[in-house]
Amino acid sequence: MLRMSTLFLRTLRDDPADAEVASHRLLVRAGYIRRIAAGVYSWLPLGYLTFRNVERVVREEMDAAGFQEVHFPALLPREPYEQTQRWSEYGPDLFRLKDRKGADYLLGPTHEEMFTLMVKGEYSSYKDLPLSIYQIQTKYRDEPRPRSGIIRGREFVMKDSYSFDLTDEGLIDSYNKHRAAYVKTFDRLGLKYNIVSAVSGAMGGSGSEEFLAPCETGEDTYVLCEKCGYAANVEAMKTVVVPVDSKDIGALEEIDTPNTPTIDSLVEVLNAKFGGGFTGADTLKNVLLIADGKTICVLVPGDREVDLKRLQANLPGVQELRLFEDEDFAKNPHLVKGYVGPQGASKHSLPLYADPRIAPGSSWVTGANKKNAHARNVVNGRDFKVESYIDCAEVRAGDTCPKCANPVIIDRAIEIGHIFQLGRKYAQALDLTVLDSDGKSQVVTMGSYGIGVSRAVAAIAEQSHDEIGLCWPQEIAPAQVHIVATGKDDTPFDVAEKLALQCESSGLRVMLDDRRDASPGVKFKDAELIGNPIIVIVGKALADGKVEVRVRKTGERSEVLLADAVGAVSKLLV
RNA sequence: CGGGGCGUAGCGUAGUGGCUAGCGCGCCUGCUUUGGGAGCAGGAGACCGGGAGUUCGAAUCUCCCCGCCCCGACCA
Repeated sequence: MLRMSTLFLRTLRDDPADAEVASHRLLVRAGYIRRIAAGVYSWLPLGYLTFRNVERVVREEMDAAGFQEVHFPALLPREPYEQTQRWSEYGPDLFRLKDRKGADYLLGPTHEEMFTLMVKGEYSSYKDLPLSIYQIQTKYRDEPRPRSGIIRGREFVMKDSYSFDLTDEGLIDSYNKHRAAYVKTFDRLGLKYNIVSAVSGAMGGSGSEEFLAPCETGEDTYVLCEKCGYAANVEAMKTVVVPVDSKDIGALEEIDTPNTPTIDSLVEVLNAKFGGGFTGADTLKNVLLIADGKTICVLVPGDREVDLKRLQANLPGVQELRLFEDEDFAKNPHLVKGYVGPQGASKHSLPLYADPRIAPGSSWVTGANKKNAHARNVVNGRDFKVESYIDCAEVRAGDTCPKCANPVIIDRAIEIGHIFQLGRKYAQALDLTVLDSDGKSQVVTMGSYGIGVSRAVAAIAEQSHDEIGLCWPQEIAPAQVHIVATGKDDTPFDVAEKLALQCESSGLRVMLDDRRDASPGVKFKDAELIGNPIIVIVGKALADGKVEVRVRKTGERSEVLLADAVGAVSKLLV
C-alpha cells in the first residue's frame, strides 16, 4: 500500500518554468519525474511505479507472443559498430567514450549489431529459425535538441526486438506477429493510435510501419483518410500520377516577364497579361539542390514548397541534400535564379525529379532560363523529360488519398512504436548465415521492432490528462484506487485504513492519503493531480455510514454505503 | 549549427549602479483549523550560473564561458 504520509513525494503548486507540454508539466508537478540534465530525467516513486507498469504490459505481451527476453549492456565496444559502418555513419548522435586505456566505447543507441552477433554466436542451422528475441534497455542518443520532457530524451528506455528468418515469407510472418503483439500492447496501455506506413530512413530495409499516438504536441505529422483508413507518415504519403491528354496544347511560347523572380509576382503578371484565371498551381517551380555533390532539379507546382524530408526519404541512397545557394548559381550561369525552366535540362545533363502532380502531358508556365522571361505551354514529355517521379512536395490537408481519392486530413502524433522489415543488411555486414536444408549457407533476414517505453508514459499522459492533473488508465496508474481520509478525529482515518486493507485483499492496488496535517483541499488537489482512476473520500458522508466514490476521468461522484465500497470501486474499474 | 528567450532559496518570481537581496508556495517550531491548495506568530534556507573586467560601489554595466527552454535544421 502506498501511504501518502510516508511516500517520497512533493507535489508542486506551480508549473515548472522549463516545461511546456502537458506530460512534462504534470509529471514534474505531480512528483513523477525530475530533470537531471537536458533530456535526462530521474523517476521518483510514483513515476517509477507508472513506468514499471508500462514496462510490465510490454513484457507480458512480448512473452505471450513467444518472444524471449535477453539483456545487453548499455556500454558497448566500438568493434561491432565499426563492422556495420555505424561508428562513423551514426555521427554526433552517438555517445562515445574512452576507457582508461584509450579504447573506444559507446552507449548503445540501438542494438542491431549486438543481437545479430549474439545469434551468430549460438545458431548456425535453419532449423533454429524463426527466432524473435527482445530486450528492454536504456538507450542513449545525443540528440541535437532534446525536448518535451521525456518525449524526446537523450537517455530513454526502449523495448527492441529482432526477428531472424531464413526466407522473405518467414520475415513477413515474424513482422505480422510483432504487429499483432504491438496492437495488443498499445490497446492495453489505453493509447489511441494509428498504424501508418513509414519510410525506413537510416535503418534501411523495406516495409515499415509506425504506431503513432495522436496528440497536439506530437512531433510527427501524418496523413489520415477518414473514409478508407489510409494512414501514412507525410514522408511516406503517396501521390497518384494521372497522365493528362496534351494534344490540344499549343506550342511552347516565351513571354516577357520583367522583374518576376517569384511565383507570386509571376502570377500577377500572367493575370494582367492574359486576363486573369492564373494561380500558383498553374506554374511550375524548379527547385535546385545539391544531392551528395551533384546538382539536381526538383519540379513541384508553384503553389507548393518542396518538403526536404519527403524528398530525401524518397531519394534512395542520398546522404546529404541541400538547397542551391547564391554561389551555386554563380558557378552555373545557365541556371538563372528566379527564371529556371526544365526545358533544356537534358542539354546540361541536369536530372529532373518531378512531384507526381507534374503529370505526363501536363502543361505549365515556367522560367525561360533567361532573366525577365518565362515560357508557357511547357508540356511534360514534349518540352522536357522527367527522370523519375518522386513524392517531394509538401503535403496538405485535403490532398487526395492514394487509395480512395477522398481528401485526407493531417494530424500530429507521438511515435510510440516502429516496426521494420530490415532484410539482410545487418546479417550481411556481420556475416550471420545459417545452413539451409540443402546444406547451403544462407544469409538470415531480420526484422527490427521498437517500443518507446519511457516515451509511452509521456504519450499516455499527453492523451490522458485535463486542466487539473493526470488521469491514468488503471493498468498504468500508480494505484487503482486512491483513498482520502479527511476530518479531525481518528474515525475517518481508521475507517479509511480498514477500507484500504479490504481493497488490497480483494486484489486492488491502493494509495492511502493518511496525512493528518494536510487539509482536505490539499488532499483533493493532490489526488486529482496524481491521477489514479478512482478516488474514495472517507469523511463527511461517514455520518450516514457512507463514503464518496469519484471517477477521476469523468468527475462522476456517488455516495455508497461503507460496506459496499469495495464492490463499487471494483465495479467501476472493470 | 542558425534565430529567439532565460539563469536570483526546493518550486514560482520581484529587484536595470547605492543601506542587511524582497515576495508567494514549500520546509521547521508553537497555537488554532479540518470537504477544495487554511489562519496567526516565530524561524531556517541564496558564493544572485561561473570567470574576468569597468566602478568608491555590480544581481544590475562590458567581455568570455557554462547551463536551460522555445522555433528551425537534424533525428529509430
